[in-house]
Amino acid sequence: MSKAALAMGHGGRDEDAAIDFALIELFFFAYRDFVSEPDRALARDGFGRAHHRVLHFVNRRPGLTIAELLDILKITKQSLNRVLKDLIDQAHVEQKAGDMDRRQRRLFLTPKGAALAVELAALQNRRIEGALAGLPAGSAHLVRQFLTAMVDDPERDKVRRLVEGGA
Amino acid sequence: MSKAALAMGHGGRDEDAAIDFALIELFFFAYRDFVSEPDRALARDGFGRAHHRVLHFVNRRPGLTIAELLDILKITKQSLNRVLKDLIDQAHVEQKAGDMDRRQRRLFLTPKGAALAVELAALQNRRIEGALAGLPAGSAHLVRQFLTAMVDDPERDKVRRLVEGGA
DNA sequence: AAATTTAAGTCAGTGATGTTGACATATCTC
DNA sequence: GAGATATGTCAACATCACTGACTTAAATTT
Repeated sequence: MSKAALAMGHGGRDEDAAIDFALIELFFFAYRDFVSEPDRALARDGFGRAHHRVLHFVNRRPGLTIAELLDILKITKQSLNRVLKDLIDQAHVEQKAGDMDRRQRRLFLTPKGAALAVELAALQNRRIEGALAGLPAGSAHLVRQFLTAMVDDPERDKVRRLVEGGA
Repeated sequence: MSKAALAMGHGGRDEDAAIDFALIELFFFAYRDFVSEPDRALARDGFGRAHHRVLHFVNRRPGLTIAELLDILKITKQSLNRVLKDLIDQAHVEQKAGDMDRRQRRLFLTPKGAALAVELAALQNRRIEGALAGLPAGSAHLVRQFLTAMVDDPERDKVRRLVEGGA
């Protein structure tokens, strides 16, 4: 048990009494609603949240290999293969053997897959735009900085590169 | 398919070409890491993310009823009961019949449950504090505004009340 | 007092997403 | 040719969510 937990449990005054519950909860609610809208659109095609992530990152980095995708999503080969199979079967994603290394399966979206990926991104973008609309100019930059800083230290640079170096 | 998707698919210039992919992705990565640390602490006791949510909101609103908790979490009675049973069996949560309405089961944390809830909140708070530390003063307020605005319109006021009207 | 509604608990079945560990195959590298 | 690497696949399992139907007990309405 942490020092903070002990202190609180005994009712002592403690620095950690100043926990920002509001931000913790808002992050939870905001994320819940951020993914719920795409979820409904995906359900239309029998897809789920996992399919969304694959569509999104293949859209952003066409020609991605399986290994790269696994590293981004931080899931296992098994989990990925299940959803990837669905997407390939329904002609949203295509595989091509790599030029240099023919063991690699490079992933691309078909026009159908790209249309879906963009539709979902547009939904999420609209929500973000709407949220930023009521805030001072330059807020987007600050929110980007905040979210970047929320990422685990060892991962942060990788994420920054991925996010900045768009397709 | 949306107008945006069609436009993008055909390569035409379009307002939605300016989708903020960075913010979409950062929100995903930030949330992933925001919950991963508590997840590891919970696994120690054989609990999962669902247990965390119950602990958190019972901690914040002691005496909460089942119906209120269901409304906050937006899950079904079945899903809640499973994790609630675990928490009660392991003496993290207690139930008391309501004073006014004895059908209600009002939920409270035991000292053990409170210690865990505070430990988890402290982990998340530390991450948030760390992220805000590098940003201009007043950033916390702006981030709170942003996250609030990200919540679904019909739910936003309810969330605001919950978040502001702490225990 | 009887009928209805409400709060909660429970049963059975299902689906999506994640995990582990082991093993197969093709291809590249040394 | 040997070994490493990229991917695919099999079996088994855990968590967390869902639906629909039903029960119990207490409150409310008529």
